[in-house]
Amino acid sequence: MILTIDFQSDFPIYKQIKHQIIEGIAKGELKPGDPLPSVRMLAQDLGVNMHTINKAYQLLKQEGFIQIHRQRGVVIQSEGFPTLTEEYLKNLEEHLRPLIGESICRGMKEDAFINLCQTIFKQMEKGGK
Amino acid sequence: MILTIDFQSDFPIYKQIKHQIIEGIAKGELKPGDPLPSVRMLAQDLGVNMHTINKAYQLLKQEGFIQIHRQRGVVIQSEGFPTLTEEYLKNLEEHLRPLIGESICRGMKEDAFINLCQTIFKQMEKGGK
Amino acid sequence: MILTIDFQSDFPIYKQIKHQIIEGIAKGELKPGDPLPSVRMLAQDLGVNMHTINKAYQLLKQEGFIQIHRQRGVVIQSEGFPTLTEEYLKNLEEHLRPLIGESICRGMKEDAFINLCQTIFKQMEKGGK
Amino acid sequence: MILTIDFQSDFPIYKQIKHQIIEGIAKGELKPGDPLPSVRMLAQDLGVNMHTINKAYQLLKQEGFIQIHRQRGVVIQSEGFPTLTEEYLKNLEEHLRPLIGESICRGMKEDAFINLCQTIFKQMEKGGK
DNA sequence: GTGGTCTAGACCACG
DNA sequence: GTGGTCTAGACCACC
Repeated sequence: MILTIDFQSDFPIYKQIKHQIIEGIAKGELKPGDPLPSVRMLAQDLGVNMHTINKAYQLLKQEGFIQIHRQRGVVIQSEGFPTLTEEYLKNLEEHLRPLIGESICRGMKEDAFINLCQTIFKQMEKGGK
Repeated sequence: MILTIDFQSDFPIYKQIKHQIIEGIAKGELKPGDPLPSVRMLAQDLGVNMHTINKAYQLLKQEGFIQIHRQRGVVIQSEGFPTLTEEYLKNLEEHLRPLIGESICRGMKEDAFINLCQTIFKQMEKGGK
Repeated sequence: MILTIDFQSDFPIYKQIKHQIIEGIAKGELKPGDPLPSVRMLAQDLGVNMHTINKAYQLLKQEGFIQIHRQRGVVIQSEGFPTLTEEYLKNLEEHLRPLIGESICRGMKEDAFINLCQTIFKQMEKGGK
Repeated sequence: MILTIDFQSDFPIYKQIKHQIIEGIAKGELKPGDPLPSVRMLAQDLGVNMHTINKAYQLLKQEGFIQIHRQRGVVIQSEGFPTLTEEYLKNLEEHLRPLIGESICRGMKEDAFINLCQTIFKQMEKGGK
């Protein structure tokens, strides 16, 4: 599992890290109980500040994707994984709506959009990049 | 066409305005040449800062969704509408990827995700809310 | 509403702030919609770092006690106040249990303990300190 | 007397151990003069670091709940048990106050809170878990 | 060694 | 002027 940062991205660094870890879980590269690098190690590897990593980890912990274990350090959640809550679905729609709106304006057909989604799904489920 | 602001949304106000105008175009409620309220008017109606409206309009202009004329005011683009550029597609995928990743983690099936997208598409194309 | 910090306390500063704001709400000194000082202002007033205040505010926001409003700044939650969840009760008992255990060992009678609780309740509900 | 550790608790391990031993005394499961396992044994049984157990024991000794003899090992205090000092009461109130504050905010009635305390008292005094 | 807390100072996005 | 993000460096609590 290799994390990469795009310092030009419009996503802040801590969100990029969060996204990539979640993506790793989706792909099955990270399984419940798997260890994550320590805050300091990862910070050094990525060349960013400790606190930035910490922020990503804290968010992932809050949302239930990881556990911050007193002994074992940081590991992927092994009990009570986050589920498809009402709230998440509302949030998901809220984020999808503007993407779909603009895509329609730019002449993208529904099929093309769905296709793109399916492609991304395949990438994740097959574990390919 | 009524704009509404959610002051607690994680989207900044200017983006909410931009999104809703683009959505209006997608739905066909706003057609090329249609006038938009002046910066001052809209700012007053929504109870937000003029700068905020201005920022939304400038962005929409830059991306080619509206035209700003000194005389006629602000109107929906009537020539050279934005298209499905390579760049937009890349950006779209970049935004879809984390949404899909998290949805998979939360146990959402591909079908359910596609369904949600289709529902939003229908809402936009039928002009319903 | 005056906040005070005890730099010798075994509670970290950000928790002291969080506690006092919640106490202010309990006492009715802070009502839904009431504004809280800005991060920087409060930091200056208390002589602590901005980030420490921010941490307290972020926690309060997460738990639903305050809203961080794009326009109005920080205000006491005015919709969907936190409730008595199963989870909170579990956490409450977890914290009460060691307090009660040690009190028993030190010879405190149940009545005396209950009395202390009631005294604190009265203080909060009457708004006195 | 079985000790259990929750590695995800917000209480550090050494405090969990301390709490459980005090609880054991409160319940009467541990009586003055009763032996406690050696640091090494307990560390092995719980799968935690020796230092951690040591810290818990040292604290319990300092506060007067246990005695540590070179020969006889660790035993529950048999003389000069801790009492209800002014200082302890102040500390107790300091810890109760935020719990009560938040409970009020979440709509818990005084009766319900008292009830919860009484329930915990009963559990301790009857020796049930 | 780990994460948790706090400080100080910087720049940016937002309004 | 607001909060959001990031950096750098410090000390402490925990294990």
